[in-house]
Amino acid sequence: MSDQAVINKRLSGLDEILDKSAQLMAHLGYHGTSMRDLAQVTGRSLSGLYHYFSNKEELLFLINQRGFTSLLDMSNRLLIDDLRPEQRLSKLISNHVTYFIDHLSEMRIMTSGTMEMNEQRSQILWKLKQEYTQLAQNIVGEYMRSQTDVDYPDDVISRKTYLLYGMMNWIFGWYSATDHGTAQEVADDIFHTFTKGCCAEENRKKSL
Amino acid sequence: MSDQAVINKRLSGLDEILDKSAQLMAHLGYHGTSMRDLAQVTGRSLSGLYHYFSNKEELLFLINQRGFTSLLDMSNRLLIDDLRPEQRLSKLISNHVTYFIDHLSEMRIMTSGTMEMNEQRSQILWKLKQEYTQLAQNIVGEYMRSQTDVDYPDDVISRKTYLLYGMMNWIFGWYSATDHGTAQEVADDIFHTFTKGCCAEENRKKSL
DNA sequence: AAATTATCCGAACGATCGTTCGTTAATTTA
DNA sequence: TAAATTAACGAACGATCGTTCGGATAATTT
Repeated sequence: MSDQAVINKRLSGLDEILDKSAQLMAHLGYHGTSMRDLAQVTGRSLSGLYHYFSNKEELLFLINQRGFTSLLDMSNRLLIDDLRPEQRLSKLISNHVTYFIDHLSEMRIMTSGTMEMNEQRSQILWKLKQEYTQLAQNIVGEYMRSQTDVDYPDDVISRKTYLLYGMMNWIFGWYSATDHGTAQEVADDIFHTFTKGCCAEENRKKSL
Repeated sequence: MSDQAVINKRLSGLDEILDKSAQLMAHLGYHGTSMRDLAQVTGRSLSGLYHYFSNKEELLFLINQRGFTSLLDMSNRLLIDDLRPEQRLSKLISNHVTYFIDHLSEMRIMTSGTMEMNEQRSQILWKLKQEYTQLAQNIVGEYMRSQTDVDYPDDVISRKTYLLYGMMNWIFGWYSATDHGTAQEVADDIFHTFTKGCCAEENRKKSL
């Protein structure tokens, strides 16, 4: 077996653990979920878990790192395509909302905020978040400039971006697939509300 | 000392405990905060805390109940005044944002979502949340109707309201008094973004 | 077939958890 | 002032916590 295959095998086992752990931790919280709970839900023994990570804190770090990395990779691809600012913002929102709804548990953990962690690890996560935030602010800023020909100060753009991410990150507080439509429908709603206000979409339909 | 004074004294002691406990729990999480931590931060002994509540879960309940009740009382007063739908929405947002920023720790706990709790207690909290949500949806729905003369279905209004509360409830993820202005400035930004889109406020300034 | 490595486990460690108990100081009431 | 109630405490309980250790089994390589 090649080195890569060994790594894949290993990551496959780890990925399963990260998924199921995130699901339980999203419900009970990090401190509220014991290693024995995680052993049971992953179908392994308590001590067997420590083959995949050295302690509980590292497990939390791995869930966060995996999530932010893949979210960042997806969004970075938006910059490669030659899109108009409006389309780019629309795709950024679709990406985030779709990923969010497909990975509700992990996103719940990733957005649960300050957690005491190893200095080096928290810095790695901080940089990932920072990079993602900067990317989003650039796209929002370019959109606003394209709409108004105004050069907004950074703090205005920054705050607007936080409002946008508030709409998206609050999804875990209410979203249910059966009641609130597909991820794309939610993303469209957020895009229209953010760009034109809460009555925009309906006005458009009405004027057709 | 009168009965009321006794009750005040008692509530004063409890209120102090709820405040300091919320502050610590907002940082470390419910399960991450031990009763010994709470005893230290409130300047009391471990066993002395149990004079004010019967167990840790009840402490969490009391923090939530106190917060939602006072938030609901504030917002209910909006319905008494004779306001236009636009003003009423604006005041709802100001109320929520101001309360949120003045009580960041408690709001962090109140918005941290599903927590395993006594059936009766969780039902009391659920009803408070439900009442507050219904009040907000009514105000948002009336505003949208006043702007467009369209009768929106309930699920549309419901989703728009969730987006609005997403912008507001995400505040704890980024807000700092020194960097992001007063609560009123944030509230105005959210009101303009929600009603007219992200470029509304600046367009208005530009057109003066 | 032997050697090596990757997985996995039962049992136990010290530490910390939420809670209870009996008792004492402080304050209010009668 | 005496009685009654409120407020607070130290010490200890059993339970559960994260983690470790030595050894077993399974998988892969030599």
